[in-house]
Amino acid sequence: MQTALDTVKALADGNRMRVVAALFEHEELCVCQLTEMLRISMATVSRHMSILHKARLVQSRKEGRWVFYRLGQSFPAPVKEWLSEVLRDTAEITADRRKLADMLTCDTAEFCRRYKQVKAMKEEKDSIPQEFMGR
Amino acid sequence: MQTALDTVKALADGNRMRVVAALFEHEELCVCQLTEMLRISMATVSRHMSILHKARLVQSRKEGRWVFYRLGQSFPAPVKEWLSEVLRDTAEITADRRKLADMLTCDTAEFCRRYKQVKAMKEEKDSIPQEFMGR
DNA sequence: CTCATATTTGCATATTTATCTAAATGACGA
DNA sequence: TCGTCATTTAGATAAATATGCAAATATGAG
Repeated sequence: MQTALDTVKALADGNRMRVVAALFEHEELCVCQLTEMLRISMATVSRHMSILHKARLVQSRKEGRWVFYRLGQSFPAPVKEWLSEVLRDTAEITADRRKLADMLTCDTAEFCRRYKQVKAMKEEKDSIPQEFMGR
Repeated sequence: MQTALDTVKALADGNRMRVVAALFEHEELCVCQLTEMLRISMATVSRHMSILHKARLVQSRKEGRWVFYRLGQSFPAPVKEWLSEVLRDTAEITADRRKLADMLTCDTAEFCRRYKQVKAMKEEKDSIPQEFMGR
């Protein structure tokens, strides 16, 4: 039972579910792209990916400094079918799809190289509505 | 996404997974039967069933003092297929299958009536190997 | 080699979750 | 009605999990 339980537990988190949904639609994504998509610290993303990896839901490939993740061979097909169906049109996944589309207008390597600047830009943009975020 | 996440979270616990597996093989089971199967407090079983119910994975039917649970209509079919396949021959589920078979030699109502005595017997039996459990 | 960068890991913290005991609820039976 | 029994809910506690910051790794670039 432990294997099935590990699989389900690995999926039982909103951020990991978003990652998996993203990997349904993108052959592979690197940690910095996922970090940008989830908007949480890279360390946390790395931990999430480690959990998905241990559960064999994703595989990793190292290319230089970057680590790319893709769906694992042993991702249970029925679960994939069900999840991709039920997640397809949800608000969060739709928003992520859009974010990724924006990110991928430049190629991955370029994105990763420009990551810090992009991040800085985003943070600057995010800082504008501070005035609305009081409370 | 929340709906799918609730579904997965509801399944992401060993005891709840065992309950679900049991309901794959038995039309319906009552709380005291599940309590006997899981060997945890009835209060906890009740909470677990409440979580499964909120996620729409089980339905309940009240008959007098007893509450019977069965798989919900909206239990995702692909998930059911996958889980029943991968859980079928695992140690825990096999053990539970046996326990339930033993329990169901007498009918449900009778079992529920005799629950306390059965439990007392079991506890007595369990107390014997205490000597082996030191450590 | 040294520096910068992408990722991972260690540690601390906050949140969530599982669990128990005890009390409350609801229903049957005498 | 009263007591008993099956279940649920409340409250407390312990364990698991998610998260961030800072430090450690690993790799490419100069």
